[in-house]
Amino acid sequence: MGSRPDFSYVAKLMADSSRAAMLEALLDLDGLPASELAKRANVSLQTASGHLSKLVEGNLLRVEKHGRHRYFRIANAEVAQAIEMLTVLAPSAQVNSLKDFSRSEKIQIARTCYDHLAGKLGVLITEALVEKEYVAEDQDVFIVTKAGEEFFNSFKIDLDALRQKRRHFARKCLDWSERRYHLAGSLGNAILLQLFDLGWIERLPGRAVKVTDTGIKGLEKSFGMDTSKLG
Amino acid sequence: MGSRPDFSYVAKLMADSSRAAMLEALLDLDGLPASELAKRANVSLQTASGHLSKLVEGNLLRVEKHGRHRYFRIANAEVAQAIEMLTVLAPSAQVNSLKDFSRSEKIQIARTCYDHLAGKLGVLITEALVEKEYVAEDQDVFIVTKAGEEFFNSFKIDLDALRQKRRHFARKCLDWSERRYHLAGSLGNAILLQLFDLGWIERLPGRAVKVTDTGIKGLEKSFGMDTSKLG
DNA sequence: TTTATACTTCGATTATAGCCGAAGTATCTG
DNA sequence: CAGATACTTCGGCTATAATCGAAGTATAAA
Repeated sequence: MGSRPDFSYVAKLMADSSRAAMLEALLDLDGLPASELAKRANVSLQTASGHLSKLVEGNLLRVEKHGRHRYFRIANAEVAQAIEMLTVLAPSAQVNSLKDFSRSEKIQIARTCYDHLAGKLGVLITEALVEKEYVAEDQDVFIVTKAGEEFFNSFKIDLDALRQKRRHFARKCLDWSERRYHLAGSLGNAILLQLFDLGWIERLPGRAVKVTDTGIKGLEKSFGMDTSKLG
Repeated sequence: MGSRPDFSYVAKLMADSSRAAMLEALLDLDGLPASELAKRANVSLQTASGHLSKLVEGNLLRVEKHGRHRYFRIANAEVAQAIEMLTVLAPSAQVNSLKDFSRSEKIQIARTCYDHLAGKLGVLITEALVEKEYVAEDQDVFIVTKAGEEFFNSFKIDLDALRQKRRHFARKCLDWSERRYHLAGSLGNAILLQLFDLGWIERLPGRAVKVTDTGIKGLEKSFGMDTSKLG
């Protein structure tokens, strides 16, 4: 019949709100077990299990078995990108008040994405690191260069310790507000923690963060960032 | 509350097979009336009408009123690209007959995607432009080089006029059959139109196109393309 | 081996939404 | 104005699938 693959099959998989919640959780945090995904989608474990097998069968997720645990991940970067494309088309979350509006503005400038930086700030820092050739882009990950090793060392981030951790080291994470990549993984997390420690950023209510005055100076000096773009 | 737009809303719009058939028809032929779309989706006019209002409300389609006629179009290039992205993820369609096979062969060799070239031809032309350094790949877009400015000028494509248009100029669009990028945006559209004008390509039924004999010669001469790869 | 954990499968219920017939509105033709 | 065309709205039917309780399997710990 058709000469063209049926995109509505994939759309159906993404159309259910429980499955969407699970996919979204996995965009933020790679490798969650079914029980955790059930919680995040507000459904029972049985329901979640059914949804997850559909997503795996449709090649949107893949699953890694470790004994009795099964960790789910987004299958590949194309899946993340397709979700990102749909997010771009979706009407932006409703803004019901002035408070909502300023919050949505702030959250697009700087926020945390699970445990690393996202939004304009996350993307700008990532791009500054690429610009200075401290990290280089690969398919799904960033690679730390020789210059980068020195830089992170002087920035009091212990790369070897991070590499020991049983999680991704420097992953590319697609940003829904900027439509560009920011740095995730344990290195992304370490940068976030260090910026908090230095007092360069502070938490606002929710996931939004605020860059302090010392932060502005620091980011310009250490990362060579053009902080006026944060406006 | 929610800071992230809800992509499942858009996925739901694309998930229904009747709506998918309509969207697909509109990727082929821009500007069809409800009655025609009802036929192509094999549903009654009432049903089609309901689907179409949902698609318009969700900003996937826009509608132009001309008297008692209402012509529907894909709302913008992002919608087309999102559909292409989902198509990449979808399992390839089953081929049930010889006729299907030859059609699926043709459509993979050369077809239009929204308003520009896709398939093997689209990818080969794009890669030829990169090879000759007329355009350079960036993150999400292609950048026209100095040599490219001259080339397109001699090819009777007015880049400045294209840049005026309120749409993407030279976007990267992932190709579902080739799994590589082809050139989209207003420049991609201009190239398509110019190739039709020159008689280098001709429309086949549906979205497939055919390269003419003059086209073969022209593509080899102007783009330095190895047309034997077109199969 | 027993018990606990993590998850899957089955079955019944329920809600959503896709579908069309019938009746309505808007626009053009004569 | 009457009649035709193009489409929309309403109401009821129906099929799909999302949901969870209950019971089952697989692995790990004690």
